[in-house]
Amino acid sequence: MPELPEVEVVKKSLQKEIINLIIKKVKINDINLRYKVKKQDFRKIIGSKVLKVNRRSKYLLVFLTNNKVMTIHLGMTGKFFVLKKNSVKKTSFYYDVKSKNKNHDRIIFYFNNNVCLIYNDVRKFGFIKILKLNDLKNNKHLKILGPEPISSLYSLKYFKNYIIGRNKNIKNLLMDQKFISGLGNIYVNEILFFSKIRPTKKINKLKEIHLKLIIKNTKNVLKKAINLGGSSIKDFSNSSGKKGNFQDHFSVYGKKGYKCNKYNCNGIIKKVVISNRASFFCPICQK
DNA sequence: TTCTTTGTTCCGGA
DNA sequence: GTCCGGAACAAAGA
Repeated sequence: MPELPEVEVVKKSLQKEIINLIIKKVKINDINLRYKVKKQDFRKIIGSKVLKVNRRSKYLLVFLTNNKVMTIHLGMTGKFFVLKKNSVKKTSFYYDVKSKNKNHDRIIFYFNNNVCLIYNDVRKFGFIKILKLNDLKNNKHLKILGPEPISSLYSLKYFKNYIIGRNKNIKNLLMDQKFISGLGNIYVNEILFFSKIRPTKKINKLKEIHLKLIIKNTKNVLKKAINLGGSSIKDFSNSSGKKGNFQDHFSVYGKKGYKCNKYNCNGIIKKVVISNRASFFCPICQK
């Protein structure tokens, strides 16, 4: 379930592994990803060099020479692996060890220097599109995105202004990519837990102090996750069967029936469904 | 066979 | 037209 922190970790890894490499060949094993993979577009990037890798929300942007940009969304189960020839080492950019199943290697990029990059996606909800640099700012996925949560644009002023005339519950607001972009179900559950606010709380019931808390905890939770994610990149062949680090640090997500581990409140974590999404909270300390 | 998982999109009601 | 939330959708594993 890659959300902003996971995508950030992947970005950093890709920066390290494929910058300045030249694409020699692309092998497409399956065109039926979230959107049909356009083979002819991939033919056009043969010979292009990787200039830089950026992240916007949960999207990866791989800037190439010849004014091309690869736009990637990992969906639910998208992952990258780097294989280096003359080496059995397989480096995972993402923590789910189940992804070693070769059957789900959808697209393989062959670079110079005997480096190859595998896009593996079990459930095929991710996508890779080749865009022209000039089309990037009008791209339908990117242009609707709200500000990055770890940026000064996500401020009290922005928050107060955005919620004028709206009254959805706070969980759905934080999940809304038009409000802020990059949060998914897991981190929204965590942020609201640390803010001591129930996911079902309507936003017009929130006071300024709550908004401040949500902003602060959004940034803190994401930064912590990025740091942990950074440390969870493991050499795949040496860590098979071992878990990554993210899930060991969840406070409420997936913790139904467990004791609330903060604030000595003795609450038992409850699960409810909000807009078809599992939502976890402590009924004692989240008001 | 049915249920679960997620981000995104679509649709109906207010 | 805008806002909101429920449902549908993609695919595969349990």
